[in-house]
Formats: sequence, C-alpha cells, structure tokens
Amino acid sequence: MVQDHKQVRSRKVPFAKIAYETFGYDQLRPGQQEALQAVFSGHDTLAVLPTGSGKSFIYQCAGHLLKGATVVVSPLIALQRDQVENIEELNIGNAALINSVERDVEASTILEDLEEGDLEFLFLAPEQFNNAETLERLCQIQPSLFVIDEAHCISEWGHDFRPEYLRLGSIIEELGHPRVLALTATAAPPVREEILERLHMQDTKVIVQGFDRPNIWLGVERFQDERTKKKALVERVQENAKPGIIYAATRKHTEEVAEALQAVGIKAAFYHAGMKGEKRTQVQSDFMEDRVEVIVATTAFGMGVDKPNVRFVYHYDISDSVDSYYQEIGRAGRDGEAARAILFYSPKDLNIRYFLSGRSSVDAEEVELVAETIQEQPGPITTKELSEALHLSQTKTMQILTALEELNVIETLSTGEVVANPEYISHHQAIEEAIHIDEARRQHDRSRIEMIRGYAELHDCQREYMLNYFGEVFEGPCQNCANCDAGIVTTNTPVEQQPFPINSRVRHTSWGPGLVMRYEEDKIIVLFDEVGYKALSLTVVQENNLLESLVSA
DNA sequence: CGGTCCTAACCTAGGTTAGGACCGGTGCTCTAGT
Repeated sequence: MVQDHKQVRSRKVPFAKIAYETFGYDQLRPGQQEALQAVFSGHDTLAVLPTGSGKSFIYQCAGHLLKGATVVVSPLIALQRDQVENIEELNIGNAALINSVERDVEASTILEDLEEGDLEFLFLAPEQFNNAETLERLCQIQPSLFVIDEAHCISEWGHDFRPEYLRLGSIIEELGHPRVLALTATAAPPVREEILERLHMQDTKVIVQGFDRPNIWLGVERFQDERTKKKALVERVQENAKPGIIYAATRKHTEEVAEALQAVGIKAAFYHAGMKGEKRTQVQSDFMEDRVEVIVATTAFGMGVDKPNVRFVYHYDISDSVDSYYQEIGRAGRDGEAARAILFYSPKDLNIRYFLSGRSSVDAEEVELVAETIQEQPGPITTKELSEALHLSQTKTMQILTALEELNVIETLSTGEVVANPEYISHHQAIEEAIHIDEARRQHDRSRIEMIRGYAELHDCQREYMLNYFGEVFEGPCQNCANCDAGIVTTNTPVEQQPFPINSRVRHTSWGPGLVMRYEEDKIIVLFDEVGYKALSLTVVQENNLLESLVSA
C-alpha cells in the first residue's frame, strides 16, 4: 500500500477503490481524481475546487499513500484542530499540530514522532517556520508532501497582514522541495498565478473546477442612505427562510445590525475579532446548531464554516473584491437547495474599502532603516532583535524583511536570523523597487474594488459577470439573478466579434501585458499586470490598435 | 472618505450647532504580570 514517492510516478493508482475502502466515499467527486493523479505523477499541484468538493480528501489520501511525512500549512488553529480530529476518525495515520496555544504535547516530542514515522500528518501555521528548531528538524525529516490549505491566503494576507505566507516558497526550497499541493476554493486567474510563483511550484498541474453555484440567486439592491438600507435589510431577513449570514465591513456595523434584527424578534448575534475567544466560539456554535438564526459578522467569520442549510448571505456593506464576495456568498446553499445572495449597495460604502486597502504598507524610511541596520551588523541578527532595536512591530518588521529578501538585499539563514547579502551593495535602488511594488499592489487592490463596484452597478447578467471574473466562459442570461429576472441583459459584444478571447493574454501600448476578463457593450475589460483592471472602449482600441494578442506561455 | 464623539461657542442658561480629532479588518506568536 505504501510506496516510495519516487516510484509511483506514472503508475495508475486505484483512487476510487481507496476512497471507498478507506474513506467510505461511494465515488470520487470531480477534480479529486485529477488532483491525486497529478500529485502521484510527481507534479506540484494546484487544485481550485469549489467548497464542498472534498479538498481535504485529496491531501488526506495523498498523505496516506505517499511514504514519508505530510506537512499541512493551514491558516487558523481552529481549522487545524478540526482537520486533526477528522483524520483521527478516518484512521488513516496519526496527526498532530504545533502552535503557541496547545502545549500539552511538546513540539519536540511531535517532531520526534514525525521523525520516527509514528506520525503521518503535521499541521501548522506559516508563522511556525520562524522557529529555527522546528524548521531545522523538518529539514532533517524531509517530508514527502507539503500541503498549503486555503492557498489564496498567500495572495490575500501575505502582502501585509501575515507576511510569513510569502516566505513559504523559500521554506519549500529549504525542505528540499517536497511535492507541493496547494488547495483553495477561490482563485481567479491572477491569484492562481501568484500562488504558483510564490510557492516556487515546478512542473505544475493546475486543476480548476467550475465556479458556478447555480442554486444561489444573485441580487443587488441599491440605496443612498443608511437608514433605508438597514430597513430594507431587516425586511429581507424577515421574508427569507433562515438561517442566514450577514456580512458587514466594521465591527460596529455588525453590532448595530444584530440589534436591529433582535428588535423585530429575530434570533440574531454578531461576530467579529474584537470579541473574547470564548464568546466567539459560543456564537459560532449557536449558529452552527441553529440556536441563532442570523449571524452578523465581519470577514472574521467563515473560513472553515461548512453549514449545509444556510439560506441566504446578505452583504450590508460591499466586500473589497469579487474574490471575497464570491467566497462569502459561497457559504450559502451548500445542501444544493435554493439560497439567496443579496448585496445591499450604497456607493459611499466603497470608501471604507478604499481606505482599508489604500494604506501604504511600505514606508521608505522604515525600509531604509531596516536595510541599513542589517548591513551595519557585524553578523546575523534575529527578527526580534531588529524589531526591538528599531521600535517596529514584529509583523511590520517581518513584512519589510520579506520585501528585502525578495529583492535580494538580505538573506534569511536556516537559524531564522537575517544577514545582509554580501553581493548587494546599494540598497537605495532596492528601496525604490520596494516602494514601486507596494504602489503597484495598492493600485491592483483599488482596481479589485472597481471590479466589485462593477458588479454592484451592473446592467447585465450577474452570474455571467462573476464567472467571467474567474476566467470562466459563460453567456447569460442565467435566469437566476436579479437582472435576468428583470430582463436587464444588455447585448454584449457577441463572441464572434470579440477580437481577443476571454482569458487570453494581450499587451496594451502603454499599460503593458494583461488578461482579457470580459466584454460589455463596446467595452473590453482587461486585468493588467501593472495597473490592475481597466475597461477600454472597444472602438478606440480597434481604431488605434491599442492591444495586441500575446501568445500565452 | 464618512461616521461619530467631544468640546467650544452660541446667546442668554440649556439646548443647538459648527469644527476638530479620531477611527475603521483579517491571526499568528511571545511575553509579562495576575
């Protein structure tokens, strides 16, 4: 049963049989077979599969069958716990987790078990690799499979919030590049590209299943003021079957909306990261077990939540991207029954999104300070020493170090210490580059907000817009969105008149290369690598030859 | 950017308003003090 991972290459493995006998699944779901086949053929694999398609099974099965340890990087400790429990129930090998909270079993004991083969699965957050001893021991253990669960976190969180996500590529190299398996439910084409690049994936197979969730009705209601919006939301909640989820942009909004719902007799509770851990757990389980009908939450709620009977996901405030929006509404109707996703849109709600994404995360002076300090050091220095000496937070320091490392100004040693790269003399150019990258990032984030705004203000099939965003060719009407119901479907540029196919690469005379996202009436929407999403007039483009087709790599 | 909270000024004594300050999301880890 257990085979050496170099020898299984191109051998047919009866995954369906194993799925049935070991995991108790009657049949494999779409994508699972392909993903497993890719892993077993020796490819680094990215699987983008919709929620509820059994992503866990892929790494569980692969880890179970491949000889050698499986390391699973997972963003939340709560998720890791669930996964360990799940594996224990399946009886497919021992699993453990290393983190700062649970210390009933020491990390060194766990690593020892892993070393001796008594442990198959190890779960940890990316921050754990900051621990030099953990990393060094893992290097010796040489895991055969390196799994990144919820891989979109790399692109979503890596740039500012959790910079360790951007270092996973180096970690993988350090570990001798075990087979890499990245899993996510939501990744538009640019996110997929970033995952492959950041993880240094090689000889990669990308498996993408359809994004459509046909049982979710899509709708947008537009408002000019807060009070009318809140009133309409309460009415919709009253009318609609429950349970449901409402997303809001701020903690305060979650509390206000929950209160408004309670005032009309709805069992509602709010949820955000400002609450005590105990309270959060309680609210979540109240919702999961139907003691609470409606949960009003910030983005803190949702990852790993798999409740089948959620009948609606409403947005009191607009999300920061189509990516986030899709992911959030995807928590509705997992049982396949009808569900509703309504965006309660007020244009001024975009401001909070612009504000939160517009802040610069790279400060020239701080970057310079860090770069200089490291270069003046006689020897290696730890992140902690640096952040203390320079009065910068650990996250901030880590973020700057990640940027500097990427620009080859510094190197991270396997001890976790950093040292100046001797071949790199001037850091001024690097700082400029870091600022430039940061600026491009912000512009990209702003253009993502423009795209969700485009959804909110769309006069066309809403499903088509969303699926096009994820690189899927789909032509409305879908007959299950508000615009289709209302007959608002504009005549788009017909496929035969589209000069560049959707999802193909093009180059603009001044904005450089980009990806064709969709067509609207005399408009082509392109995601440019440098400047983000842009809507161009098709007539102007064609008259002036602004775009040329690029042969895709 | 916009909402919210606080204070000073208003003109006549307590309620109204204008202006300024401040805040806004997501989780890991480690440490100091109870």
